[in-house]
This record gives sequence, structure tokens and C-alpha cells, in this order.
Amino acid sequence: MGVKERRDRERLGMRRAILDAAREIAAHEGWHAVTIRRIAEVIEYSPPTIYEYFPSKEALLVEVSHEAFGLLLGDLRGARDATPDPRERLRSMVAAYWAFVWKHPELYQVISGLGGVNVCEPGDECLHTEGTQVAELFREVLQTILPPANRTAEDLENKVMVIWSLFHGFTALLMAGRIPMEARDRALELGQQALGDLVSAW
Amino acid sequence: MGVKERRDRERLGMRRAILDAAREIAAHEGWHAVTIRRIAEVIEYSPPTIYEYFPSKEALLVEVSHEAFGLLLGDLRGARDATPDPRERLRSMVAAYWAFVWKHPELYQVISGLGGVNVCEPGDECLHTEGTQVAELFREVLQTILPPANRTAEDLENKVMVIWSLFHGFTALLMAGRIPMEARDRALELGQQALGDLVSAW
DNA sequence: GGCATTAATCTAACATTGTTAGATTAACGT
DNA sequence: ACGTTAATCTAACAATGTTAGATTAATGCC
Repeated sequence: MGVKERRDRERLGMRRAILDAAREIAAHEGWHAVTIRRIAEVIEYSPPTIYEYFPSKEALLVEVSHEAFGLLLGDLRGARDATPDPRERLRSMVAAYWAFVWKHPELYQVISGLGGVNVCEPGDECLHTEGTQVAELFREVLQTILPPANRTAEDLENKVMVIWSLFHGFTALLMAGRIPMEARDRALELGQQALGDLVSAW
Repeated sequence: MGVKERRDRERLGMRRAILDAAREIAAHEGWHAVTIRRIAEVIEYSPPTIYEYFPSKEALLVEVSHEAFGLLLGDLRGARDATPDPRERLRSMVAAYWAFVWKHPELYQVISGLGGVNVCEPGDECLHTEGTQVAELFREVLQTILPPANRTAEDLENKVMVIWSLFHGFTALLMAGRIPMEARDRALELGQQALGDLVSAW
């Protein structure tokens, strides 16, 4: 009998609705506006119902973060597979990263602790795996670019951090209003240029 | 009669106490623990008293941010004046920036919207002046380093953004736990190395 | 010195947050 | 048809930022 299956499907659908509602509110009004009662209103259920599907608001946001990381990783892999040339691959992946940030600012905020969200404390294992995967993708492509002498594991890891920091830094400063938004479109180009300079030096 | 002066002094002292309490709580327990009642408890006054000195919690945090920016700018100027050699100056300023971040993580968080604080919305003029001043300091030293051909105002501004983004990115990724804290000490060295490579390319 | 005025502070409360307890209703298995 | 289980709701809790109104203390004036 498929009753259990249907129930599972319904539970899954409800989770989906809750997650989507949270994301939608965040997209339109920012994460500060994402409250349990507001989500409940959107999905047309009472607030406590949400706790039948997530143990806490924190857990809900962690789930959103996991899904967001999934999307980002997908985009990065797509960009990687779009061209076989190593340098072009790196450019493409960086462009995809940048595109993701500004296509889904609210998702980028929740996975990187921007915009006043901060889902896992630093030191928590929470999203460590996903962070590692992003780094891994850049590590792989860098390995095919750098001269063999500079390909020790630590060397690659260091260089990935530099690249990631550069673009995340741009994003964070822009989103925090510390750099004016007019600079946004320029930033990708600047970053790519700097990246090229760095790769040449490595 | 010095009664008005004394009152002003007392008001100032009270503001000081409130600001220090907020900062101290944040330093020990993070900004999420900084609540009006908690501050009131520390200064041994009732919660509403705080509203006689600050119109809102937000305003209080903005004031903390202003002071924090003041400290950072002071450190940066000190580092600038520590040596006359342009390249060494840049290195020194970057080192001072990095030192400030990890000496007062809570202050850096509040001025850069990390750690779940977010004092001014992006697009707000709130801390725009201070951000500009930080950029200005780096702009000045860069101007003495770059070859004359690459010294247009826009060029300098762009390069400052690259430098700032690099180091802020490191900090943000570390503080968000996206990069493991073991990499912290390495990061300054890595950043300095990358900065050297970039300056050479410019 | 006595008294009105003004400033500083407090108690009590409000609305909004996340979250839980307990009742109620609907669906299911036997 | 009925007991059991799952899903949902109403009502409430504690903690947040914030405000109103009373109270107390200090000041200026005669």
C-alpha cells in the first residue's frame, strides 16, 4: 500500500514549501524579515506546524544553506565542463561564481554569513564539507594550470584561498555597503585581471 | 558655574560605559549576546536608561562602529608613518590591518557586517565616510608605488578595491568558518605574497 | 531654607521574536 | 466501528527591543 509513500511525499512537499517560503521572503525583504510566523503565513499554516518539519529555525536555515551550496557547486561544475582549456576553465568558474552571487544574493548571504544571517558558528562542522568542495573544484583546475614545481598540496590550498578570498572579499564589501554598488560590474573584470596577474606570477 | 559641564561629563561617562559594556559583551560572547538588558545589567542600570543616551540599539551599534573605525584608521596611519619606503609602507599597513582584525575581532565584525551584526543596510550612507577613509589611505600609498601610467583616479580606486577585497575576503571566510582557522596565520603571509605579485604586475 | 522645575532613573507594560504544551481533528489499521 | 497515530491548531512561555508614566533626585530662584 502506498500510503506511507504518499505521506513521505507530503512531508517532503511541506518541507519544500517551508524552504521555498523562507528563501522567497529573504529574496524580497532580506533575512531579517524571515521569521517563523512570516513563513507560516506564506505557506498558510500555523507557526508551530513548522516545528513538525524542522527542529528549529537554525536547522531550517542550515538546510537552505545546504541546498544553496548544492546550486553553487552545480553552477561551478557546469562552468568547469564548459571548456577544456585550463585557464579558460578558471575564468569560467570565477564568472559562474560571480553570477551566482548576484543572481541569488540571499542564497550567497546565507552560505557565507553575510547580511546578518550567520547560520553556523565558526569552528562548527556545519557547512565545512560544502566549503571544502568549493575549494576542491578550484584546486583541481589550478592543478592543471600551475607549473609542476608549485603543485604541492599545501601550495594549491594556499592559492585557492587567495582566489576565493579575492572574490568573496569583493562580494562581502559590496554587500556590506563598504564599497559602492556602482563598482559591482567592474569588480568581476578587476578580479579576473588580478587573477590573471597572480596566475602568471605563480 | 560648572554644573552644566559636570552634567555633560556625566552624560559622556554614561555613554562610554554603555559603549564599553556592549563591546565587552561582544568580545566575550559574540554580538548575538549583546542585548539591551544585558548591557543594562553590566552597567548596573535599568534597561530603559540606555534609551536616554541612545535612541535605539541600532544607533548604539553605529556609534561602536564609528569608534572602531577610528581605532582602525589610527592603526593604519601609525603603520603608514612607521616607514618612508612606499612598498614597506604598504606591507606595514596591511600587517596593521590584519593585526587589528585579530586583536579586536568583535570590532572588525561590527564595522564589516560579519558575525551576524549588520549595522547599516547596504546603500545606507551610515559608514560610507569611514570606508572611504580606509580606501583613501591605501590609495595614497599606492600612488607612490605604481608607475605614473597606472595612476589615474579610477585605476587607483580599482587597485585599492582589489587589495582590500583580498584581505577582507580572507577575514570573512575565516570568521564564517568557511576556511579553517589553522590557516589564519598563514593567510597574512599568503596575502602579502599575492600583494607583492600584484604590485609587480601593475 | 523652602519650593517649583527639570533631569535622571525606575517599574510596568507592549509588541514581536523563537519555541513548547496540550487539546483537537483527521486519517489509518485492524 | 473503533482504538491508535499523525498532523495541526490555539494558547501560552520566555526573551527580545522599546515606550509610557510614575518617582526620585538635583538644580535654580526667592
